[in-house]
Amino acid sequence: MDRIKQIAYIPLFHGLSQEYLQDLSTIAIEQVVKRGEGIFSEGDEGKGFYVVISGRVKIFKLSLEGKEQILHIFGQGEPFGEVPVFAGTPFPANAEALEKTRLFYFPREAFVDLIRKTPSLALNMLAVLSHRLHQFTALVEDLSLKEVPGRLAAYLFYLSYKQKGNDDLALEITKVQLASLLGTIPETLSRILSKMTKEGIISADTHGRIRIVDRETLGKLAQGEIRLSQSNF
Amino acid sequence: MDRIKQIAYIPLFHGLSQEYLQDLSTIAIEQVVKRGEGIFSEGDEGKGFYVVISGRVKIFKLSLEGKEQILHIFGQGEPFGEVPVFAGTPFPANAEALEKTRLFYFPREAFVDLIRKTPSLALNMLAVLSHRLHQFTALVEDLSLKEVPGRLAAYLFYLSYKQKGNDDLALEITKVQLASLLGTIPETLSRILSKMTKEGIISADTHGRIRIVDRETLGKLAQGEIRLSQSNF
DNA sequence: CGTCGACTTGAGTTAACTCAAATCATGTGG
DNA sequence: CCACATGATTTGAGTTAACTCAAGTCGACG
Repeated sequence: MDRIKQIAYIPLFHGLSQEYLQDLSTIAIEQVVKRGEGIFSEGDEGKGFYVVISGRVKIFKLSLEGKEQILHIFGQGEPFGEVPVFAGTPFPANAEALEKTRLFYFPREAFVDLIRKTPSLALNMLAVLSHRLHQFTALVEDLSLKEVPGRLAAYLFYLSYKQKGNDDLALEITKVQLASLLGTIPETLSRILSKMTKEGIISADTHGRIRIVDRETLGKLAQGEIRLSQSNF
Repeated sequence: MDRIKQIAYIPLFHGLSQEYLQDLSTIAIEQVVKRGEGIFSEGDEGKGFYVVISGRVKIFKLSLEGKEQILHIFGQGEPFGEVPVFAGTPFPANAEALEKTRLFYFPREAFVDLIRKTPSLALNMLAVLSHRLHQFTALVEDLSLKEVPGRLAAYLFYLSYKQKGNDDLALEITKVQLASLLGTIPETLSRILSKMTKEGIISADTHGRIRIVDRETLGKLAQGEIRLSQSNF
């Protein structure tokens, strides 16, 4: 495939001249990782960052007891691992492929040079990091101020939004991973899904498909206006 | 006081030429807020960002029930509220002065223009945002993977580091605020402090002063290697 | 067809929360 | 300088959301 076209497709690089896209394609290093394979680990020195060309990657933290908290799941066109490039610190988390994934790796020096020459690239990168900060504030809010049913409801809204506002959702990830993304464990997630089904808020079909039945109640749950547990009627 | 000197003091602007510092001092708008006064609210449109000249500001989220989660506390020389400038979205959280605070406000347009002309400013800002992302990963890790005693222990280490590695710490904030920063409530924090004192890990003096007595045990707590509760001896 | 991971359900435990109340600290108006 | 008001802090008692541990069922793949 045409490397330059693949690079031009990456939102981070929108607005760059053909010449700079050419430069990028020169410095980019292609890498393919298998499902379950690690890309980097927390504490590793970061000498460059990555962009997902195809496949999916999870960024996560681990506790000593082995509990995992997923921070992000990145797919096609999304960059990750930029923090060490600009902060000069090691990777603050781990990265692992959720499926067979193709990546471009951009070494730090060449990339920073390009940023120096290209204000629009700098602004694009600032926009990416700002957006990521925004996502983190939402994650912290979820973890600290919402209960698990609220986080799940918020996630379902996010999924629905991402999937053209549809009521019929494809989970895209396993429930084990979803639990880790929501800061809980599979058992708890399972119980809450069945409770939401019993209360007629969703209908959990088979094979990671979920249908939103009562969007209004789901919204109130996501906002923390109501709770699940006992009587909700 | 000399505005240019105050602006030159801000780490974000290190490395800028005198000319650009002059430009910045032209576009900066000074603002003074009283203790407890709000600076912006979540959802507000952001047309610029702020830098603390003196005083302190908390950035926080609120739940419907009124529980607060502090995301950051910023002091002298630190910028905040940049996300809307680069992402074009509303403020994702609230900002309020913890004490009488002097700020510089930098309107978006003029600042973005300056970034376009000044690669080192762009890189400085990228470093600031990257550092902030790093802090958020730590916060998420704390909230999701550690118990409150571990978060407190990690915070005490951070404080000790910030205060020249001293064992004798000044809290700088009230315990109500510390609880909100750690994602818990004052009652819980109070109980844990007294438990840590009983176990000889710290000695909680009066007036927001804490002395680290057993640094090693505190470290194991922060890493989640041990727990407080029952027998720890 | 057997293994492994995903998923579910039951039973018991617990860290942290809510609610209530008392004490202490600070500061202001008179 | 004193009395009260307000907020910070602590302690007790009870509740609970979510966790751990255990045991299965289900489904996909080699």
